[in-house]
Amino acid sequence: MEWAPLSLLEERITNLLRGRTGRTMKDGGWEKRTHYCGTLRTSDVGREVVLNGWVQTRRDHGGVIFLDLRDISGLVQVVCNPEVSPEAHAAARQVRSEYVLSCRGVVRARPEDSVNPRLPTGEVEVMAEKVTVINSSLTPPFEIEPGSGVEETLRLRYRYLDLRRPDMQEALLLRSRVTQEVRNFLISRNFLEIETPILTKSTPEGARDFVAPSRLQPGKFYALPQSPQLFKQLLMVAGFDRYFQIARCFRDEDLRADRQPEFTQIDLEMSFVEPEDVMSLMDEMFAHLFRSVLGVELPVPFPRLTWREAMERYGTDRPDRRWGMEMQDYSRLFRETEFKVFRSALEKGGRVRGFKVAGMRSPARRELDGLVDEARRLGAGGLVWMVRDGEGLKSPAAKFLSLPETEGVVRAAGLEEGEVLLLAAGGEELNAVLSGLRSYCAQRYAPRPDERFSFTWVTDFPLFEWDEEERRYKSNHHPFTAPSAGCLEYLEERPLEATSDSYDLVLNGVELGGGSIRIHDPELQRRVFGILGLSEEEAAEKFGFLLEAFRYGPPPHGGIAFGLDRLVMIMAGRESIREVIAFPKTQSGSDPLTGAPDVVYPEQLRELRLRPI
RNA sequence: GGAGCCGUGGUGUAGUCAGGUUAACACGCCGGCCUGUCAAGCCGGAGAUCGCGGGUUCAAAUCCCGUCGGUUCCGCCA
Repeated sequence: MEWAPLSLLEERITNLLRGRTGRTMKDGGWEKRTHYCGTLRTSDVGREVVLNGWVQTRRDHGGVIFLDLRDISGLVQVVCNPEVSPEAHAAARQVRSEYVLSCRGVVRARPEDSVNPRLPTGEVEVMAEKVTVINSSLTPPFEIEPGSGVEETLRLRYRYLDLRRPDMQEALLLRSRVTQEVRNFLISRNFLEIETPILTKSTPEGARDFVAPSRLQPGKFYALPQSPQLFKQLLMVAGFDRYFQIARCFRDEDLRADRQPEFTQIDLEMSFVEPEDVMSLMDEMFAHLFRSVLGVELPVPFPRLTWREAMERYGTDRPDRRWGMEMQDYSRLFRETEFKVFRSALEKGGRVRGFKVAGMRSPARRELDGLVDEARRLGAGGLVWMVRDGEGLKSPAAKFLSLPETEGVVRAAGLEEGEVLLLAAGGEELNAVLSGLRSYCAQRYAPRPDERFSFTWVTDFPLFEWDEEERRYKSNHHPFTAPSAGCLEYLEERPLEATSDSYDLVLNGVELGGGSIRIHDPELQRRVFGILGLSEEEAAEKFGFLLEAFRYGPPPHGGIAFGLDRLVMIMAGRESIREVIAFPKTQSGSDPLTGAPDVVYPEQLRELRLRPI
């Protein structure tokens, strides 16, 4: 990251200032800018300009003093020469890093041998006539410069300084552009942006709620929304046809690099649609977004996998398909094997599955041992590696394998000399092991993929999953997800076999978001609640308002929601959503800047009729 | 709830494994010199009870126990 101009803003700033005269304006002792620092070019030579900004660096040569003045658009060098303006030079002597200045001067071409090719403004400089200190600054606790080698707590404690760095400014500019283009696109497709409550009602299912006590009704609580799900469905009942919102959501769960307690969703819902309508529109939206914001053409439509296929081929419902390394089932080859590990797994109804490691050729024993260790760490009983070695295979299992088995493996996997196949035997738990190993291999061995952004739809998720702890079925997505049409007959009999009209969008192995067609038939909704173990009374108590609304002519509808933070994180090439959120929280949910969360005054508790336990 | 890693002048790190002089280096900061630098340069200076508490030891940044904070992951969470 350099002090390049923020290309995202460049055009906007240029337009803003076009047509302005070069004259400066007085306003209470400091002069308002006529130009942004980072926009000055040789075409401005000869102009008198006024700049407002922060001192990035000061280089004092005893005679001449150079100031790099920074604003949102970038840097420009201001030259304070005592022979040109003794006043400006005298003022510049007092100046320190991060002082806020107003500088008036004339743009001139730099002497040829002092052009700075590393700066967009490097061909010009401003000869200062007047330098006004608008505000001084303490020495900042860390240096305001590209890159962020500073401890994160300190950055967060002084976030307003951290946000002065170009990395952060660029990330937040990108974020602003993304939300702007989402709005542009959706509004052009007849979506209405409608806000929904932040103080709302707690709902069962899903994540732990954040809760806000009610003063007017002591002992009662609002919950902050985990998503605007129910409201957007009510908006469909209301006939708005197409809704969207850049919505803040709250979930009181443990944090991760890609999870904050409050986060932002691009949330939308449409009436009279099938999955196809939603997915193809979203293909268009992302194509528009990446084209307009990043100048990247995405190949659309995005490829699709059913959940079943994804699990079979990648062992996960959010595959990063840039790495190849698809899994195959090799069970057929080992039906009669003497190799006990495989045979006993097969006899128990398990399978032998595995994949060829991309980018690994004739590895050292140490690397293979590393793979086995990783497999164990992921919970596998073991891992069998096989390396093509001439006509045969090098493998710990080699001596137990027959010639047809060996040949079969080589053929089925298309193993070439020195290539490595990993095999594991077992049941469904293999998915976690193999997909974990696949990521491990991707990071370590696979060649860098050509594709920067790899989107995949994953569809037809199971409707329910079994919660062992609570001994009941739970919704895989949420309780309003419509079962696939073909599953309606056996919902109650074989719930785990039922799939739903659902779809997730995966980008580079990150779950960007997901949605579904919703149930619009109150009777079917009741059946699903029944399977979830929600009694008529509970359902009425929790979602009665929705069920009631559904008695007044709900349209078929469906929608989707995307994690804006994750999207921007990937577009900006960052490793954590904290890097694309202006004021994020630490892993323990605190904000070192404000000190939140904090105790409140006893009076506040008394007013709410609350007492700590 | 669990596991790993990190915590040393303002900042980033070295030193910790193998305890032992005055805790080192770079950046920043302060002062001086310096009219073309842009990682300015040169000279000088200040600045750290090594996250906190306890223990072992003649001696602890270093070893042990606990604790706090940060971070990554599992659980949890769409």
